[in-house]
Amino acid sequence: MATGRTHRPATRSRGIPEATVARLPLYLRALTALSERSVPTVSSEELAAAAGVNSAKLRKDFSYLGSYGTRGVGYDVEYLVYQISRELGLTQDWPVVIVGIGNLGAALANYGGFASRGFRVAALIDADPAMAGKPVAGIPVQHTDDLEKIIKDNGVSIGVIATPAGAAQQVCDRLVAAGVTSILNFAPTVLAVPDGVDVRKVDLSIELQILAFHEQRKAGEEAEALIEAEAEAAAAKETRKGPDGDVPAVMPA
Amino acid sequence: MATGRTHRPATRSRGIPEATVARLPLYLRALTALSERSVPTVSSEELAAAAGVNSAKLRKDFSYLGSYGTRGVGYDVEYLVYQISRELGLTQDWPVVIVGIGNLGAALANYGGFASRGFRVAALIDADPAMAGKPVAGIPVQHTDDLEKIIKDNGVSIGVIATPAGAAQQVCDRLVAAGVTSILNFAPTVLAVPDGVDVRKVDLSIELQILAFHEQRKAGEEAEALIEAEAEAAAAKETRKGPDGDVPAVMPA
DNA sequence: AGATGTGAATGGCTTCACAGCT
DNA sequence: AGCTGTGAAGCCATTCACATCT
Repeated sequence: MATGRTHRPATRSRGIPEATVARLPLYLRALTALSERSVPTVSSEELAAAAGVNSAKLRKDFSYLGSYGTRGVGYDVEYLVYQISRELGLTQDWPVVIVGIGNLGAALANYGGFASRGFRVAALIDADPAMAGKPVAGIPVQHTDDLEKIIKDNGVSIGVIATPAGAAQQVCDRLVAAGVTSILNFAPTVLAVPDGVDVRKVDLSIELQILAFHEQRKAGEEAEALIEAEAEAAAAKETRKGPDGDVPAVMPA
Repeated sequence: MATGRTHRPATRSRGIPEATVARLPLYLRALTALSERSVPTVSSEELAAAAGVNSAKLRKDFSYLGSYGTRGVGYDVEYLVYQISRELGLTQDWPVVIVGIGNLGAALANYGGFASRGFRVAALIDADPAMAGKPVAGIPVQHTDDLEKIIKDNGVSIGVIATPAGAAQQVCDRLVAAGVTSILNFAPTVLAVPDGVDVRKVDLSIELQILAFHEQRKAGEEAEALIEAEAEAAAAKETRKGPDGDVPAVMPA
């Protein structure tokens, strides 16, 4: 096929949808649990339930990887574990550095889930000279001054930023300049990076805010059933036309 | 018009897309920063850049909230901060409990981003009797035995689970039974909850795995330019037909 | 002139439903 | 008989492009 060079010609082969990639770790986790219980095969229905998705989605996801199941039977657990691990790149070792060893950085350093999945905490880095040399999770903290050398000596391509917001962009720039091309950002800031560098962010406060939104809605809907009026004239259609203007977005429950 | 009770009659009013809700906290953060610098107004272009999205998306997002801008000028920063806060439900106080005060739980308790956004850590709960009474982030840790009472006394509707995976479902069940209807889960498990309860999960290891996938692809693409062969026959089309079987996940571009 | 607000077009993801294989 | 793999349909989100307002 040697699919030429034109506009990414529907190659498919490598075209695994981002949404699917994001679920592969979920499947992998569920499969690992089955594997530990020595379950030999699993149906899409069962595995989907364990991973918290529906079975059609799971089958579609797997179809992007190839035909790894057996009709009438299901999927071979060990085989799937291997295929998904390989697809995710977990059959190789990924040295990771964590920058910013405060509460969160320490929590990350101690987090067991990394080591078990091909990730290795290669170094801990902090700007506070007082921390230098102190071991956290058995690994001595090193000073930010040596960041570039640490990255290069360890062949690190994935960096975790757990610094305060103010320091994040600067740390990010240095990581990228030193050769890091994937960053997991815990600082509440938008990071600017050059093309070719991936950033994923985890923001605790954002997650809570999303929950608050839905929580507020629940309170509102409860009230709705009792009141059933008021929303009518809703009023003020002229000047400012927010969907419910000044009406308290919350109602006595 | 007292829109009866029929199939949610295209109400729109409350129909803010989930994707938009997930971005509101991002806009809010950017706006808060502008507000602190006393910037009075901002254009969709500027604000979008600060939030790391494109301006068309931002305008569309805001259009679901109402018409809060001024054509030819932009958005009033203070006014927007208020409107988004209200929409997200941040104008009220949300007492939160954190269950599982290990490294991560402690990091969360210490995280400043909560308090600043309407969230208040009402209690810390841990199963270890040795921790009971010990203050973390200035708040005394309480024992799991009292979980139900703590929830009820404080009117908590949002719970954060930072326990080991094995304990998470059990903690979740108790939280829900006690009246919690929104859960932020840091344990690497799929939680089963009844309808009406929202769960959001944060899984550090999953984020890293997604990065590893892309990282692996980058390595592949680099090689791609140099090799340009081999992937052709790709072979083994018969027995197992994974898109590229054992061939290194690389393709001539 | 300049920037918002929004229909229309596009693209991606999910769900359905069933053909096809074991 | 049972379960996978997948076209087709439907749904949601993003992007475009411009009418509309200040």
